[in-house]
Parts: sequence; structure tokens; C-alpha cells
Amino acid sequence: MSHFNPKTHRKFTIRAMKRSLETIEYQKNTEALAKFAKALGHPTRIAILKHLKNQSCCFTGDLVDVFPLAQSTVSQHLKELKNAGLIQGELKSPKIKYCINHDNWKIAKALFQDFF
Amino acid sequence: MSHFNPKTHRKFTIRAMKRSLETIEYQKNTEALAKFAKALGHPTRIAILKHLKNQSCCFTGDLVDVFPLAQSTVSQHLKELKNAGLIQGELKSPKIKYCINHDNWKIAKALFQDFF
DNA sequence: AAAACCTATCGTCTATTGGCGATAAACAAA
DNA sequence: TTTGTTTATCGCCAATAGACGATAGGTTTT
Repeated sequence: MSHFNPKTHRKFTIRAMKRSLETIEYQKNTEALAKFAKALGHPTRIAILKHLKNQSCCFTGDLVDVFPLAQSTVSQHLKELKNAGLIQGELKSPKIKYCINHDNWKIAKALFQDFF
Repeated sequence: MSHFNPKTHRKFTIRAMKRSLETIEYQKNTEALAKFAKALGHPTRIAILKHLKNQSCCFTGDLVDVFPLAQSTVSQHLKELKNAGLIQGELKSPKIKYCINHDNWKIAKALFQDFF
């Protein structure tokens, strides 16, 4: 190194620079738990799930009336919960009935119980 | 309405447009639960917490060796866990020792148990 | 005093999230 | 067939998240 500024120069001999393009390998269940947690990481989605637990099931429109949110926003949250596997939708024409996905709910519950 | 396109016109008489600038009021504990869940919503942070549970405590540098991430990235994740209250740091010169925040851990555990 | 070590923070970049209105699509009802 | 109802999706925008390198700042160690 012919040109280095002694004021800013640091030695990083021990810890080489990292770049995580190597896509980290996580422990068993870590990614699954994080995925569930991420879906739960918004108060509206928690509230939707609490609502679903009380009512056992409900329609999208019910939720739109409960929350001061646009219909498209509620639909988006439902989509995320569905993608995470926490709920499932069933066409009950002309509406769609959303319920807790009990199989995955048990899995999530077990993952959190095991974690804490 | 003198000028409306019949092809695109829809009536939205029943469900008025919403704008959530009114900052939603959530049920008790809903926001707290969502905040914890959000902090848990990344596999690296789950892995850090698992590590902390095994080791009971550890230093930032230990984690940087474990994960293929830059030191600044690990530090950022630790900051988020600290902001969520799940961990706490103690200056153990020249290092910083991070531990689970057991008080808040219990609170989080109870919130999730109650939720599931 | 200087060099080395450890961690936090800053600035930057890109990707994702969360909100909205408008529109599409599917179906029921008239 | 047309109209209405219900939900999902698209496009847009602002804000946040997640990664990085560089640097600052504090403490040892030499």
C-alpha cells in the first residue's frame, strides 16, 4: 500500500470483510419461526387473527368494516397471513370465508413455545 | 355526475373511502405483541437469540464470527433486539456483553402463550 | 504517545412494506 | 344481459428494512 492515509487507516487482518451473498444457512426451524413472526409483526394482522379466533371465521368485508383501512389494504394483510400459512380462505360465493389454518397454527404455536 | 365513464364507473356508496391517518386504536397488548413479533421476524435475529440462550451471554464479536455478515450488520440486528427489549448490553471493557433481558422475555413469552 | 482492538454509527444503496385509489375478475341477482 | 356485490390485483408513492464499507470513539496494550 503506497498511498494510505494514516488518519483513516485501520488493519482488518483478523476479521476479513464479509459479503453475505453466500445465503446463510440457519438452524432447523429458525427460518420457519422467523417467517411466522414476520407475519405477526404488524398490529393489524395480530388484530385480524384475534378477530378470527373469536369468530372462528369471517369474511373480508367484515374486517373492512372493523378497521379504518381501505379494502385493498385489508386484502393485502390477508394475503400475507395466507402466504405465511396462518389462515386459509374458502370461496363461499360471492364472499370468501377466512379461517385460521389450524394445522399450521399448531406448528407455529409449537415453534414459539419451544423458542421461549 | 355529468361526465362519467360507464365502463369504469362503480358505486361505492356502501363502503366509503377510508384513510387511516386516524391512527388505529388496537386492543390491549396487540401492539406490544406485534412489536416483539417484528423483532423476531428475521432469521438472523432468531439465531442470535438462540445463541444467547445457549451461551446465556455473549459478545458482539462472537456473533460476527458465527454469521457471514459484516460487523455493522450484526450490530444493527443487536440494536433492533435491544430496542424491542429482548436483550440488554453491559459494558465489559473493552467488549460489550449481551444477554437476554429476562424481564421482557417473560412478558413476550406470556403474550405469545396467551395469543396462541 | 502510539498502535491495536472492539463496537456503534453514518452514509449509501437496493429491496420490501404498507398505504391508497382504480381497476379487474368472478359470481349472484335482477 | 345487465347490474350489483365482493374480493384480488395493479400501479404508484413514501417510509422502513437490511446489507455494506468507512469511520468515529472508547479502552487496552505496547
